[in-house]
Amino acid sequence: MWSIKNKLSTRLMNICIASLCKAKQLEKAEGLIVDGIRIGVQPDVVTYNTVIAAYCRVVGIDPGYSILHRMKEAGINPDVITYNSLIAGATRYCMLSRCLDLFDEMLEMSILPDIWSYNTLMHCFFKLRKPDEAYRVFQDIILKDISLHPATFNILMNGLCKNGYTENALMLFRSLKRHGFTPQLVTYNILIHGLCKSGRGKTAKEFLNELVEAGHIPNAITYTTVMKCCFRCRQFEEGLKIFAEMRRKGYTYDAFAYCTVASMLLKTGRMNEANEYLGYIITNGFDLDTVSFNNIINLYCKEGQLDNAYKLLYEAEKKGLESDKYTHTILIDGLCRTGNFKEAQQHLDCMSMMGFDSNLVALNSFINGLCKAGHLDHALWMFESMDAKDSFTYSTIVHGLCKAGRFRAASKLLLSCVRGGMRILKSNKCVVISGLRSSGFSHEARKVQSKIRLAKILHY
DNA sequence: GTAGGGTTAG
Repeated sequence: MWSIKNKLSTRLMNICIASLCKAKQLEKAEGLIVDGIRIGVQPDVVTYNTVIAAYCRVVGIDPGYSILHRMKEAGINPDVITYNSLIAGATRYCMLSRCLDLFDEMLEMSILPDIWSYNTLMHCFFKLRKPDEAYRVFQDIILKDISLHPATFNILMNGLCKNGYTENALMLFRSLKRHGFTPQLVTYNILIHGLCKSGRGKTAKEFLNELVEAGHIPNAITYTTVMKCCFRCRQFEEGLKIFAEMRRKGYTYDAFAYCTVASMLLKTGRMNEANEYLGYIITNGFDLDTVSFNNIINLYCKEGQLDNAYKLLYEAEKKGLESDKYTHTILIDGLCRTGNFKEAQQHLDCMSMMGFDSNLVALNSFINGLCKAGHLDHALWMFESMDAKDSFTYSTIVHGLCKAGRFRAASKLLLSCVRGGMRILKSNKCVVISGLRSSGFSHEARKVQSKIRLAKILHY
């Protein structure tokens, strides 16, 4: 009688622990185990597995390990699920050697790895951009005749796409289908994403049709993937059509899609529409996070409404949201655009005091603002004093020099940019060459042209 | 335990 009661209590405790873990209240969950033991309710392997999985997911693998030790001390043997959770934790934090150690430990304890142990290990190799090793894990699964899970193919296809083997993923998909494999919606989404990223938007859209024909209903993930693809290919209206469809079908339940669209609109100078959508998420009670706020602050900065931008920052902080490096970079850019360099400099100094890394983007914004306001010498001084420069830095200063008619100086910097292996803007090159020509340096213009060509070949 | 998506500069 007592033993049945005890088992029931353990089961009840496990349910409570699972719900605490779901709510990320891990210390409370651990406390419940201690309390349970005190009143005679013994935790079992499920109890510990639940807590280990939650720690690995939420905090990290080390606390997961310490629960494993406590579990062993309590005389409860870990099983394949315990180890799978730890392997998943190690994969989450890209700790390959821990994954492999766990695999060995499992085998030493005569716990047989299952399909999820292999799936996760394969995923770990892919995440670390080791597709050959990942594929070897897949071959191992086949060799050991372990029955596959649909997710195995998804992980394999996703890994291939992310590692630049979209074509192979596509071939695999087709060959699997010929062998009677039924792709899931996830499978289609993976492939569509891979195709979009590798610039094959047209094939991606064919798959969108195919998945519908196969009886699947596209979800929010499918839509955002294709929408983003349209924006990347500068098919703005088509992307906006997809967004409208998402809204109609109720897939815009959070601020994500709105922010994706708004940032595209801001970048392309469509301020009114950006204003409309960002206004919509403010007034319609969407749960706004730091990134959403950053988008709105960026809108205000772009419109020169710095007061509103700061007011919003204050509001976000009052809500308990922390500003990040984007927030401050956006504000510095806004200050520079309005010619407020003194405050921008103060904000920049403040950023390093707040512990943000040196910020190349903010410095580029600064140089851009200085050039636009005609403070070219200040911009050049800043340019010279920078430790790291990228193609943005060069294109900004080259543009500034050309605007001031200093084409020879501009051509020198353009050349050092391309010699450093960085890409240059076509517009930059054209302005420098035509500027040199029109100011009587045709010979130099030709020389610069051939030097750029040579540098590009050398870096190819 | 497998898929997507938002924020900064030329």
